[in-house]
Amino acid sequence: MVNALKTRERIIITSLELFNNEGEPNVTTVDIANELDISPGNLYYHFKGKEIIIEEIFSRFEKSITEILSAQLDDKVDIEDSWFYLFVVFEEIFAYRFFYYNLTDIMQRYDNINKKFKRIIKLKLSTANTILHKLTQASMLSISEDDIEVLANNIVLVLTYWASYTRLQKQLADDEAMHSGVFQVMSLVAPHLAEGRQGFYEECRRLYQHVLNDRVL
Amino acid sequence: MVNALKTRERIIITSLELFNNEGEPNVTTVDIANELDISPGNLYYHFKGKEIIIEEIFSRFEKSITEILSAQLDDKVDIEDSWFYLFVVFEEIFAYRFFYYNLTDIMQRYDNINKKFKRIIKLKLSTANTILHKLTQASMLSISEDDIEVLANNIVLVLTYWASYTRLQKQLADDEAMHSGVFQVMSLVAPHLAEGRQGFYEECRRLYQHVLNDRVL
DNA sequence: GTCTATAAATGGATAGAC
DNA sequence: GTCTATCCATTTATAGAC
Repeated sequence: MVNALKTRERIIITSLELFNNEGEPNVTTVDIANELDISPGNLYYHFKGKEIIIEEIFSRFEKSITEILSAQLDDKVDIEDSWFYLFVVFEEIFAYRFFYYNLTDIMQRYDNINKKFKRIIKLKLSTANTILHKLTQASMLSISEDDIEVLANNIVLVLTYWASYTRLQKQLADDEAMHSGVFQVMSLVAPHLAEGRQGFYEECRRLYQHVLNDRVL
Repeated sequence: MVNALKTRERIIITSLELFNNEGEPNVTTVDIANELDISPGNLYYHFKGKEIIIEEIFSRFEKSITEILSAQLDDKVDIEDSWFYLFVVFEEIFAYRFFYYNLTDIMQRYDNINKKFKRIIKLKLSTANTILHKLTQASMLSISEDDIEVLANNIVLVLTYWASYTRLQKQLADDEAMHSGVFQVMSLVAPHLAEGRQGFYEECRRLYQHVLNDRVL
């Protein structure tokens, strides 16, 4: 499967897998080569080093997350859509979660990734702001201008650290972690639901319970 | 000042400072020795290695944060008290923030710290739960039993990652970061304030603005 | 493109003199 | 308690043959 691909591509895929599973600081170039059954020399023929691999992986993440966050959302966003949308964002984050597990360290070591990642955070914030504004204009939410800003920060914070937080507490399966993440974000928004809209949150809760029970454990 | 202390103590203090400023993974035993103007050999006389230093620092953190989180709070907790209390918690976390900057990695490398840190998270959760329950019983908050649990998780998440999050975005002075952290946590609770209590949140906002303006920039 | 072999660099750790 | 000198282990990186 993976062997059908070119070596360069196999290196990227296997590195991402190892980084996500073992943690980026614990994976050496030799580990990657071993996992692929190629020599370290061969690996260095394709990538000048671990940094270059990480930068390549990052630029893929940057591309896809930027697309998702920049997607023009329907003008008539509703909360059901937001749930689905959030899940897609979490999926993307979890696919590249090793960055999120070691954010401070990686940003400290790679200055260009640091700059780009800050842009992603800003984009997350502005997307959250936009959606909250639209929901407010559509009278789904009842929340002040100032509070939107603060709420958006809390949303981005949960998005950014939920993977680390769940891992820290108890080992959840990926899908469970992502669904609970969506639920957690929804719980931030729920108290601001407009009159007559609070029912949706209970709907979320049921949906979430449902997803959990359907899981194959 | 620091030179008046015994070497063992100076090693701990300097290490904590370096870890917080440079990031734990970027500080070697030699760096610590250099900063102290002692030889690596001398450092190894006092501590068998970097791990032992980190474990010693952690156990100090564990002791103080556990005391704070276990403090018997007044039965008549009000929201003003909570603000102050939160600030103290943030102060403690910021004093040992290098753990929080590299949580996943450090927990992965030090198994005993991992276990103890999980206990601290549990304690944070249970303290948050307790306070929220008390506030609800005192009719300050209007929130369901289920929602308290979810809210407690969001509070602990902000407590745990606020230091990393603010560092990621923009470089704030410590005190500013801590105050904004308290405000951010309060904003999680605010939407659940009971009728007639919402004024407090605006009070918070004013207080927070006030603190910011008083800062020496 | 890929391998083997080996070098260079770093960080962690110890022995023995003072 | 402290220093110097040295060693060992790990990881990164390169040279040159196939």
